[in-house]
Amino acid sequence: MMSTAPEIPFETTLFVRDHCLCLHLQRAARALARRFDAALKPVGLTNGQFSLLMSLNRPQPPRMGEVASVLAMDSTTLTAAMKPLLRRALVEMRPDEKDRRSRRVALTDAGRALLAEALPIWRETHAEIDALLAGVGAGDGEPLRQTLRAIL
Amino acid sequence: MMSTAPEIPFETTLFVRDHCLCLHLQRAARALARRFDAALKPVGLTNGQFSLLMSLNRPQPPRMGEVASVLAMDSTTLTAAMKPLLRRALVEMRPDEKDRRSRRVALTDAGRALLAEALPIWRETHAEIDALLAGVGAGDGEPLRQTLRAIL
DNA sequence: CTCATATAGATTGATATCAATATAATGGCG
DNA sequence: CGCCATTATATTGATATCAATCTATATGAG
Repeated sequence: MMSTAPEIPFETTLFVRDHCLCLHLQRAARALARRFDAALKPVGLTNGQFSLLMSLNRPQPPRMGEVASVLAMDSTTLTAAMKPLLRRALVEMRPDEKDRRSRRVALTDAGRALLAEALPIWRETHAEIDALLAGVGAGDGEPLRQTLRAIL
Repeated sequence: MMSTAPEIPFETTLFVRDHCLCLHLQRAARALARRFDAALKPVGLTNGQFSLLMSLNRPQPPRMGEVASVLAMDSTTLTAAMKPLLRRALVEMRPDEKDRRSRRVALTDAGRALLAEALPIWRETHAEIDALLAGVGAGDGEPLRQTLRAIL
């Protein structure tokens, strides 16, 4: 008689669902991203693009690798993420003077202008989220503040 | 004289970088996903596929919409995410008896077997993460436990 | 019963994500 | 000087993600 399959008890599934930090984090990240994406839509940016542009607003234009590190993203992801912004001329890249392997990424005037437009939206949205999460206060230790208050 | 561009002070950039919950969450989610993906690689699953398969391990096969809701993902994302699993015959879909708009998704024997293989990996990896984050203990309130201990 | 509306999923198009791999420039060592 | 190991980025291929839109089914008003 063929074994029907190695059974994982339903209780285990519930345990994983309730305790997997990775799952909680992914869920929370998706939900929060949707929220910021919707808020930033009027200026035509996603949450990731906003973070990316903001990370470029510094005295000395950073190199690709530095940006990837700050955002904790794969450098190949960054290369891809940069393309739409280059196309829209919100950023520009030029080889580093000293080390021509590196490329320095800088905001254009248009990029700075758009970022300035987006900033108040970020402030508002962030304040809303804070308010939503403030509620019970208490410790934050639990599964990502109850997975961002049951998915915002 | 042309305004060169609306300037956002560098301090504002630093403030956003240090306080944006969305950014912290995205960074942490990316880092943790990479970690679980690497650990699960031997069984050929990503963290998302593992969570998805696990969410299907229940007495009554859930409908697509229910799964999407549990995972806090867009239902169209779920449709796409299901494709590789269908192709590998780890899951199967069939229309709901009562409501033929709905589709119920079930693990196949192969899916259950693979999930059983993956479970110990999940346990190990999760224990490692817990250990990494346990350190200072303290409150969790700060930016996602210091963005998952400075990105794991 | 019939049509209008609502609901469940699927498709399309754009971007995001990473591993594996490729290209290019540095820098040290002989 | 000339190689080679290293470093910085780009390319490719697969999956993930969502908004907008479409199809099929269900449900309620008349």
